[in-house]
Formats: sequence, C-alpha cells, structure tokens
Amino acid sequence: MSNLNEKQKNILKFIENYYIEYGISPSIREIQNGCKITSTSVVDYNLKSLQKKGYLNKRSDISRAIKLNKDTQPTNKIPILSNIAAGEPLMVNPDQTSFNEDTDPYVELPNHISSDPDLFALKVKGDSMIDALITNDDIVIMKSSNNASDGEMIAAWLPKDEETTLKRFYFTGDKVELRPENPKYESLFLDPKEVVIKGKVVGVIRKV
Amino acid sequence: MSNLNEKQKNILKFIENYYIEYGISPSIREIQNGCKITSTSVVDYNLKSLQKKGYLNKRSDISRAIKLNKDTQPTNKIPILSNIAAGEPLMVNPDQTSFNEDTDPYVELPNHISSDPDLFALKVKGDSMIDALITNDDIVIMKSSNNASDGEMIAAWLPKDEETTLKRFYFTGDKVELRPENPKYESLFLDPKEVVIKGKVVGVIRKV
DNA sequence: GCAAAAATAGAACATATGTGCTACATTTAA
DNA sequence: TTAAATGTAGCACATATGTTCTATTTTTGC
Repeated sequence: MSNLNEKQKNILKFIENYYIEYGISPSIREIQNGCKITSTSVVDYNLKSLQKKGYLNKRSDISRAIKLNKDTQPTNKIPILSNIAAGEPLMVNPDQTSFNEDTDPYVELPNHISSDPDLFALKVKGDSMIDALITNDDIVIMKSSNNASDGEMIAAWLPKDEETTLKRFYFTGDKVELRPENPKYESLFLDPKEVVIKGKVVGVIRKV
Repeated sequence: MSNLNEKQKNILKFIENYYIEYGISPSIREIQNGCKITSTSVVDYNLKSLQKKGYLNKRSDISRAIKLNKDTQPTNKIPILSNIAAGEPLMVNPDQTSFNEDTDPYVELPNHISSDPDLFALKVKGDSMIDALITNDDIVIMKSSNNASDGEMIAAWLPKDEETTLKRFYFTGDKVELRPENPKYESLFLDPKEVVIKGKVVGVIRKV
C-alpha cells in the first residue's frame, strides 16, 4: 500500500465497503460520490492506475465489473512462518508488512477457531506430539505469547539448539520441562533462560 | 424448486454459473442470450416471478444487482451436517436450498485443503479413530462419495443401527469391514447391503 | 524558475441496461 | 367453449454507466 495516495486508498476502501454492504461493486459515479471526487474521469484515471499497479481488475464496458485483487478480508488469513524444528529462526508477531499474501504461504483460518489478530501457523515436522493427536505435516495454529501455564501446548525457541519445538510446558521448581507426547521421546529440562516461548497451540489443521 | 418451470430453472442456473465464472451477476440481456430467450421482457417477467417466489432479490435500476437467495456463491463455506454417530439420519449431497448459511452451522474450509464443491463436514463424537489422530469434537472434512477403496477412511450410514460412523473401509471377499482405529473397539463385518458409504475424509480441523 | 509529468475538471458521447407498453399466444379453470 | 390467467414477442424509452476528449491545474525533478 506504499505506492498509493490517499485518494486511491479511499477508492479501494470504498469499493471494499460497498461490496460488503451490497454484494456487488459500485459504479464509477457511486465511487465518485462516495469518495467525494469531482469528476468521473478522475475516478476512471485512478481506477486505471490501480489496475496497472495490480490492486484490481475490471472488465471493459461492463457495469460494476471491478474486482479487487487483494482479498478484502485479511482477517482469517494467517502466515505459516516456518516449520517447527526447522533450523531457521522463527519469527513471531511478524511484521505485518513483511507478510506478502501472494507469495508467502498462509492458511485460511476456519472461522470457528478464531479471528484473533496475532495468530500464526506452523507446519509440524516429526512425531513428538503424536499422543496429542498432532503428527507430521499437520499445521498448528498458534497464538502469540511469551509465557505459558503448566500443561499448555506451546512452541518454544531453543537458542542453544537454534530450533523451535512443539511441546507441553511445565515449570517444576527452577527448571522448565518441555514434555513431548510420545513415549519414544524424553522430556527436556532446561533453564528458563534457555527457553523462549513463542506461542500456544489453539488449533490443528490436517490435510488427509 | 417444484414451483419453477424449465425456463426459470435455467435462469437461476445461468445466473449461478455466470456468477461462478465472473464473480458478478449477468445483465438481463446476457441472461436472454445465455438462456436463449427471445425477449428481454420475458427475462424481466420471469425475474419478477422468481423474486416474488423468493428465489432472488434485486435492486431496481441498478445494473447486475441480482442476488440469488439460495447460497450460490462458490464460497468455501461448507455445512456441518450432523454429528457422526448421532441418531439422526445423515444427509449427504444436501439439497442446496436446505443449507442456510445464516442459521446452520458451517466451517470455512482452509483453502489449502480444497475448494471442491461437494464437500461437507461432520463433527466427530467418540474416540473410535483415535489412532488415526482423530478424536472427539474434531471436525472432519468429507468429500461426497458412494464408494471407497481399501484402507480409506470413510463415513458410512448403517441403516440397521440408524447411525453414521467413521471407520476405515476394507472389502474382504463378500463382507465389508469397517475398522476402527482404536484397540478398544472391534471391526464391524457387514453385508455390503448394510453399508451406505457417504464420503471420504479429506481433512481434519481441531480447536484446541 | 521551468519543463515535464501527474492529476483534475467538465463535458459529451456511446452503449449498456433496467423497465414499460401493447399486442399476441398459450395454458388453465369453470 | 370460453374467459381469465399466464406466458411471449418486439419494440421503445429513460437512464445508468463506462469511456473519451480537451483544457486546466498541480506536482515533480532538475
């Protein structure tokens, strides 16, 4: 949205709101009135500009045939940040501007889970949480958080190993226990300084 | 759809398909051509009739402002038909007219699973598929199908018990085996006549 | 400050489009 | 059969609507 002036932002917003209200796109003259623009030709001029920049498409000579390219409901699209247990650092609370819906992977969050703004998703690698019914290639929906309560399922960044891991969280005395849900694996007992909590699991999505 | 003649059914279908293709409603003259109707007034006449019968709504004097009342938009909202293992009969391939997005439960399907048109969802009751990582209150996304291959996870309607059940399907000789994924439960071996396959599992959604 | 580029104004035009009107045909009900 | 109800046809009209044109103003880059 950086290469758009106020007028063009207004136009996009108006088209979006009009569509939400009426289910169809506005005509040029409705945009003109709705955005307090002095001439239809100015609307046309800016629509062409917006089209050139890729923000919308329209069919020529067809009434109300404007279609916004961006999905106008950004609410339930959340980025898949990285794979759990993958080596790269895991970003949380991602800078909104760095998430490009067209190129970056994302999941469309089922609306019955939540439309919470600070959600993100991780693709699970490995079977350490199999007893919690979470397995390889599942996508877990996480809510950003830097703390947790006993028993909560969390994603934690381990600076020492430079990896993110999905475990149940317990705080026993002065050590943090990260407990897998698979008898094949052992709990990790770590100093709190060695654990950076990134978020809590709020949902699971699996493609069979 | 019983009080509609062929022409009106055609018109509804055309509007629906046009909307799927272009994302907007057709003009009167496009309906005329698309449905091979001889006059715009005949289209107008039938649109008024359809509106009176409640099949659509339109704003006067506004181009392409027809809105079908039935859910015709190719959204990824799919109905949650009933709970698996609940007593009531399970409808599959639901009559479009019977699904009301405003009042009936539905899930918004994550776009990475599919936007297949004949999908539906079931809420799981019980733990018979626990080893397949599906548990109580999970929502399974199903693709309508009346047949299955060995090993596929299916929802089947059992007329004798009047219930729907989620199992793995195997065909062993002349019997159908419906195998749970939980050592606590036994396979059902049934005559093919006693099993009505409703669909195959294509995804799982869980709210933690 | 000056020229080029970008944006605005106002009007006009062509056609896309919803609607109305009259006449005629077909179906329905008594 | 006959009259009313329903459906068709064709045309015309009014306006809704996308587009274009030229002139003017504002902004930008040097």
